[in-house]
Amino acid sequence: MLEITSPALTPVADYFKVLSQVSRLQILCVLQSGEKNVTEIIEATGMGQANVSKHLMVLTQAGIVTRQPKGANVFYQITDPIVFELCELVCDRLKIQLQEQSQKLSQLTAMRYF
Amino acid sequence: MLEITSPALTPVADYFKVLSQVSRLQILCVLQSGEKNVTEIIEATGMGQANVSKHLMVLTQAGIVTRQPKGANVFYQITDPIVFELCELVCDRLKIQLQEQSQKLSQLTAMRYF
DNA sequence: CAAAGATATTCTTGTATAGTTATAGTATTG
DNA sequence: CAATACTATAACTATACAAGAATATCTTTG
Repeated sequence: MLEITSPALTPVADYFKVLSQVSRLQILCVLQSGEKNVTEIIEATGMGQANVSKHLMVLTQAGIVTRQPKGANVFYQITDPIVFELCELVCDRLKIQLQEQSQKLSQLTAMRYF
Repeated sequence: MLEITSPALTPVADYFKVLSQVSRLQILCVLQSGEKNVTEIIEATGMGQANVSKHLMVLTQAGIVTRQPKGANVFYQITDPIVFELCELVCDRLKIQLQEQSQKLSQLTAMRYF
Protein backbone atom coordinates (compact mmCIF):
# COMPACT_ATOMS: atom_id res chain seq x y z
CA MET A 1 0.00 0.00 0.00
CA LEU A 2 1.46 3.36 -1.02
CA GLU A 3 1.44 6.29 1.38
CA ILE A 4 0.51 9.80 0.39
CA THR A 5 3.08 11.35 2.70
CA SER A 6 6.36 12.00 0.99
CA PRO A 7 8.94 10.39 3.31
CA ALA A 8 7.90 6.85 2.42
CA LEU A 9 8.08 7.64 -1.27
CA THR A 10 11.61 9.03 -1.25
CA PRO A 11 13.46 5.69 -1.44
CA VAL A 12 11.17 4.57 -4.25
CA ALA A 13 11.76 7.76 -6.20
CA ASP A 14 15.50 7.42 -5.63
CA TYR A 15 15.43 3.88 -6.95
CA PHE A 16 13.68 5.00 -10.10
CA LYS A 17 16.15 7.85 -10.45
CA VAL A 18 19.00 5.37 -10.62
CA LEU A 19 17.25 3.66 -13.53
CA SER A 20 16.40 6.93 -15.26
CA GLN A 21 19.74 7.23 -17.03
CA VAL A 22 20.49 5.54 -20.35
CA SER A 23 24.14 5.04 -19.42
CA ARG A 24 23.21 3.05 -16.34
CA LEU A 25 20.67 0.95 -18.22
CA GLN A 26 23.39 0.21 -20.75
CA ILE A 27 25.65 -1.02 -17.98
CA LEU A 28 22.87 -3.21 -16.61
CA CYS A 29 22.34 -4.67 -20.08
CA VAL A 30 26.01 -5.55 -20.29
CA LEU A 31 25.81 -7.25 -16.89
CA GLN A 32 22.73 -9.19 -17.93
CA SER A 33 24.92 -11.90 -19.45
CA GLY A 34 26.92 -12.33 -16.26
CA GLU A 35 29.46 -10.54 -14.12
CA LYS A 36 32.00 -8.27 -15.81
CA ASN A 37 34.96 -6.22 -14.70
CA VAL A 38 35.17 -2.48 -15.23
CA THR A 39 37.35 -2.69 -18.32
CA GLU A 40 34.91 -5.04 -20.00
CA ILE A 41 32.05 -2.70 -19.19
CA ILE A 42 33.96 0.24 -20.61
CA GLU A 43 34.63 -1.62 -23.85
CA ALA A 44 31.08 -2.92 -24.20
CA THR A 45 29.47 0.46 -23.61
CA GLY A 46 32.03 2.79 -25.18
CA MET A 47 31.70 5.14 -22.24
CA GLY A 48 34.54 6.97 -20.49
CA GLN A 49 36.34 5.23 -17.66
CA ALA A 50 35.59 7.78 -14.94
CA ASN A 51 32.00 7.90 -16.04
CA VAL A 52 31.58 4.15 -15.85
CA SER A 53 33.21 4.09 -12.45
CA LYS A 54 30.83 6.68 -11.09
CA HIS A 55 27.75 5.01 -12.51
CA LEU A 56 28.88 1.72 -11.00
CA MET A 57 29.11 3.42 -7.64
CA VAL A 58 25.57 4.74 -7.97
CA LEU A 59 24.29 1.31 -8.95
CA THR A 60 26.19 -0.31 -6.10
CA GLN A 61 24.88 2.10 -3.49
CA ALA A 62 21.36 1.50 -4.75
CA GLY A 63 21.91 -2.21 -4.18
CA ILE A 64 21.23 -2.97 -7.81
CA VAL A 65 24.71 -4.21 -8.49
CA THR A 66 27.29 -5.98 -6.32
CA ARG A 67 30.96 -5.09 -6.24
CA GLN A 68 33.61 -7.79 -5.96
CA PRO A 69 37.34 -7.03 -6.23
CA LYS A 70 39.49 -9.80 -7.63
CA GLY A 71 43.13 -8.90 -7.69
CA ALA A 72 43.67 -5.78 -9.72
CA ASN A 73 40.23 -6.05 -11.26
CA VAL A 74 36.84 -5.30 -9.82
CA PHE A 75 33.90 -7.37 -10.96
CA TYR A 76 30.33 -6.25 -10.87
CA GLN A 77 27.17 -8.30 -11.15
CA ILE A 78 23.43 -7.80 -10.94
CA THR A 79 22.27 -8.18 -7.34
CA ASP A 80 18.68 -8.94 -8.16
CA PRO A 81 17.16 -9.53 -11.62
CA ILE A 82 14.14 -7.54 -10.50
CA VAL A 83 15.52 -4.60 -12.48
CA PHE A 84 14.87 -6.47 -15.69
CA GLU A 85 11.32 -7.21 -14.61
CA LEU A 86 10.90 -3.49 -14.11
CA CYS A 87 12.33 -2.72 -17.54
CA GLU A 88 10.12 -5.30 -19.20
CA LEU A 89 7.01 -3.93 -17.54
CA VAL A 90 7.90 -0.50 -18.85
CA CYS A 91 8.69 -1.88 -22.29
CA ASP A 92 5.35 -3.64 -22.46
CA ARG A 93 3.61 -0.44 -21.50
CA LEU A 94 5.53 1.56 -24.09
CA LYS A 95 4.64 -0.96 -26.78
CA ILE A 96 0.96 -0.60 -25.95
CA GLN A 97 1.25 3.16 -26.18
CA LEU A 98 2.91 2.91 -29.58
CA GLN A 99 0.19 0.59 -30.82
CA GLU A 100 -2.52 2.96 -29.66
CA GLN A 101 -0.76 5.88 -31.31
CA SER A 102 -0.38 4.12 -34.63
CA GLN A 103 -4.02 3.10 -34.40
CA LYS A 104 -5.10 6.70 -33.98
CA LEU A 105 -2.81 7.68 -36.81
CA SER A 106 -4.30 5.12 -39.19
CA GLN A 107 -7.75 6.32 -38.23
CA LEU A 108 -6.74 9.81 -39.22
CA THR A 109 -5.36 8.73 -42.59
CA ALA A 110 -8.49 6.64 -43.16
CA MET A 111 -10.58 9.76 -42.74
CA ARG A 112 -8.91 11.35 -45.75
CA TYR A 113 -10.89 9.04 -48.02
CA PHE A 114 -14.24 10.40 -46.92
CA MET B 1 15.12 -8.60 -24.71
CA LEU B 2 17.07 -5.47 -23.83
CA GLU B 3 19.44 -3.93 -26.34
CA ILE B 4 22.90 -2.69 -25.48
CA THR B 5 22.67 0.19 -27.90
CA SER B 6 21.40 3.33 -26.30
CA PRO B 7 18.57 4.47 -28.61
CA ALA B 8 16.24 1.66 -27.57
CA LEU B 9 16.87 2.40 -23.91
CA THR B 10 16.02 6.09 -24.07
CA PRO B 11 12.23 5.74 -23.76
CA VAL B 12 12.65 3.34 -20.87
CA ALA B 13 14.98 5.70 -19.07
CA ASP B 14 12.58 8.56 -19.71
CA TYR B 15 9.73 6.57 -18.25
CA PHE B 16 11.72 5.89 -15.10
CA LYS B 17 12.68 9.55 -14.92
CA VAL B 18 9.03 10.52 -14.72
CA LEU B 19 8.66 8.24 -11.70
CA SER B 20 11.88 9.44 -10.08
CA GLN B 21 10.29 12.44 -8.40
CA VAL B 22 8.55 12.24 -5.02
CA SER B 23 6.07 14.94 -6.02
CA ARG B 24 4.87 12.92 -8.99
CA LEU B 25 4.61 9.72 -6.98
CA GLN B 26 2.51 11.66 -4.47
CA ILE B 27 0.16 12.73 -7.24
CA LEU B 28 -0.12 9.14 -8.45
CA CYS B 29 -0.94 8.03 -4.91
CA VAL B 30 -3.71 10.58 -4.74
CA LEU B 31 -5.09 9.32 -8.04
CA GLN B 32 -4.95 5.74 -6.88
CA SER B 33 -8.39 6.10 -5.28
CA GLY B 34 -9.95 7.38 -8.48
CA GLU B 35 -9.95 10.39 -10.76
CA LYS B 36 -9.45 13.83 -9.23
CA ASN B 37 -9.44 17.38 -10.48
CA VAL B 38 -6.44 19.67 -10.11
CA THR B 39 -7.77 21.48 -7.06
CA GLU B 40 -8.30 18.22 -5.23
CA ILE B 41 -4.78 17.12 -6.08
CA ILE B 42 -3.39 20.42 -4.85
CA GLU B 43 -5.22 20.07 -1.55
CA ALA B 44 -4.31 16.43 -1.07
CA THR B 45 -0.62 16.95 -1.74
CA GLY B 46 -0.08 20.43 -0.32
CA MET B 47 1.97 21.32 -3.38
CA GLY B 48 1.86 24.62 -5.26
CA GLN B 49 -0.63 25.04 -8.08
CA ALA B 50 1.85 25.72 -10.86
CA ASN B 51 3.96 22.85 -9.66
CA VAL B 52 1.07 20.40 -9.70
CA SER B 53 0.02 21.59 -13.12
CA LYS B 54 3.48 21.03 -14.53
CA HIS B 55 3.85 17.61 -13.00
CA LEU B 56 0.48 16.63 -14.39
CA MET B 57 1.66 17.63 -17.82
CA VAL B 58 4.75 15.46 -17.48
CA LEU B 59 2.66 12.52 -16.31
CA THR B 60 0.18 13.06 -19.13
CA GLN B 61 2.84 13.23 -21.83
CA ALA B 62 4.35 10.03 -20.47
CA GLY B 63 0.96 8.39 -20.89
CA ILE B 64 0.80 7.53 -17.21
CA VAL B 65 -2.17 9.76 -16.56
CA THR B 66 -5.12 10.80 -18.70
CA ARG B 67 -6.44 14.35 -18.91
CA GLN B 68 -10.16 15.00 -19.12
CA PRO B 69 -11.62 18.53 -18.96
CA LYS B 70 -15.12 18.80 -17.51
CA GLY B 71 -16.38 22.36 -17.58
CA ALA B 72 -14.06 24.63 -15.69
CA ASN B 73 -12.31 21.68 -14.05
CA VAL B 74 -9.83 19.22 -15.45
CA PHE B 75 -9.89 15.69 -14.14
CA TYR B 76 -6.95 13.35 -14.22
CA GLN B 77 -6.87 9.61 -13.78
CA ILE B 78 -4.36 6.79 -13.93
CA THR B 79 -4.10 5.48 -17.48
CA ASP B 80 -2.68 2.12 -16.56
CA PRO B 81 -2.22 0.68 -13.06
CA ILE B 82 1.09 -0.73 -14.18
CA VAL B 83 2.78 2.13 -12.34
CA PHE B 84 1.69 0.66 -9.06
CA GLU B 85 3.06 -2.71 -10.03
CA LEU B 86 6.35 -1.01 -10.67
CA CYS B 87 6.25 0.75 -7.32
CA GLU B 88 5.42 -2.45 -5.50
CA LEU B 89 8.26 -4.31 -7.16
CA VAL B 90 10.63 -1.59 -6.01
CA CYS B 91 9.10 -1.57 -2.53
CA ASP B 92 9.55 -5.32 -2.22
CA ARG B 93 13.15 -4.99 -3.26
CA LEU B 94 13.78 -2.17 -0.79
CA LYS B 95 12.25 -4.23 2.01
CA ILE B 96 14.61 -7.09 1.25
CA GLN B 97 17.55 -4.71 1.32
CA LEU B 98 16.46 -3.36 4.69
CA GLN B 99 16.09 -6.87 6.07
CA GLU B 100 19.57 -7.81 4.88
CA GLN B 101 21.00 -4.66 6.39
CA SER B 102 19.40 -5.23 9.79
CA GLN B 103 20.60 -8.80 9.65
CA LYS B 104 24.19 -7.69 9.13
CA LEU B 105 23.73 -5.15 11.89
CA SER B 106 22.50 -7.74 14.39
CA GLN B 107 25.41 -9.96 13.44
CA LEU B 108 27.76 -7.12 14.30
CA THR B 109 26.15 -6.47 17.68
CA ALA B 110 26.18 -10.20 18.38
CA MET B 111 29.95 -10.18 17.90
CA ARG B 112 30.37 -7.83 20.82
CA TYR B 113 29.61 -10.70 23.19
CA PHE B 114 32.64 -12.73 22.14
C1' DC C 1 -20.11 41.60 -20.16
C1' DA C 2 -17.72 41.75 -15.52
C1' DA C 3 -16.01 39.12 -11.79
C1' DA C 4 -14.44 35.04 -9.77
C1' DG C 5 -12.57 30.57 -9.95
C1' DA C 6 -9.80 26.82 -12.15
C1' DT C 7 -5.98 25.55 -14.81
C1' DA C 8 -1.96 26.42 -17.76
C1' DT C 9 2.15 28.90 -19.05
C1' DT C 10 6.20 31.86 -18.60
C1' DC C 11 10.15 33.43 -16.22
C1' DT C 12 13.55 33.08 -12.90
C1' DT C 13 16.51 30.91 -9.48
C1' DG C 14 18.83 27.36 -7.18
C1' DT C 15 20.36 22.69 -7.10
C1' DA C 16 21.67 18.23 -8.76
C1' DT C 17 24.23 15.61 -11.75
C1' DA C 18 26.21 13.66 -16.23
C1' DG C 19 30.37 13.87 -18.63
C1' DT C 20 35.31 15.04 -19.20
C1' DT C 21 40.09 15.71 -17.76
C1' DA C 22 43.47 15.04 -14.64
C1' DT C 23 45.17 12.78 -10.72
C1' DA C 24 45.54 9.37 -7.13
C1' DG C 25 45.44 4.82 -5.25
C1' DT C 26 46.09 -0.16 -5.71
C1' DA C 27 47.65 -4.47 -7.57
C1' DT C 28 50.38 -7.19 -10.82
C1' DT C 29 54.59 -8.18 -13.32
C1' DG C 30 59.25 -7.97 -14.70
C1' DC D 1 61.58 -1.71 -6.64
C1' DA D 2 60.12 0.27 -11.18
C1' DA D 3 56.81 0.09 -14.66
C1' DT D 4 52.38 -0.92 -16.09
C1' DA D 5 47.51 -1.90 -15.87
C1' DC D 6 43.10 -1.29 -13.46
C1' DT D 7 39.94 1.34 -10.81
C1' DA D 8 38.50 5.31 -8.00
C1' DT D 9 38.37 10.11 -6.85
C1' DA D 10 38.63 15.19 -7.41
C1' DA D 11 37.73 19.32 -9.85
C1' DC D 12 35.32 21.52 -13.31
C1' DT D 13 31.72 22.61 -16.84
C1' DA D 14 27.43 22.39 -18.90
C1' DT D 15 22.88 21.03 -18.74
C1' DA D 16 18.40 19.65 -16.90
C1' DC D 17 14.87 20.52 -14.01
C1' DA D 18 12.10 21.33 -9.68
C1' DA D 19 9.88 25.00 -7.28
C1' DG D 20 7.87 29.45 -6.69
C1' DA D 21 5.98 34.00 -8.35
C1' DA D 22 3.59 36.31 -11.71
C1' DT D 23 0.73 36.24 -15.55
C1' DA D 24 -2.32 34.35 -19.02
C1' DT D 25 -6.20 31.51 -20.63
C1' DC D 26 -10.50 29.58 -20.16
C1' DT D 27 -15.11 28.68 -17.82
C1' DT D 28 -18.84 29.55 -15.10
C1' DT D 29 -21.95 32.65 -12.79
C1' DG D 30 -24.31 36.82 -11.70
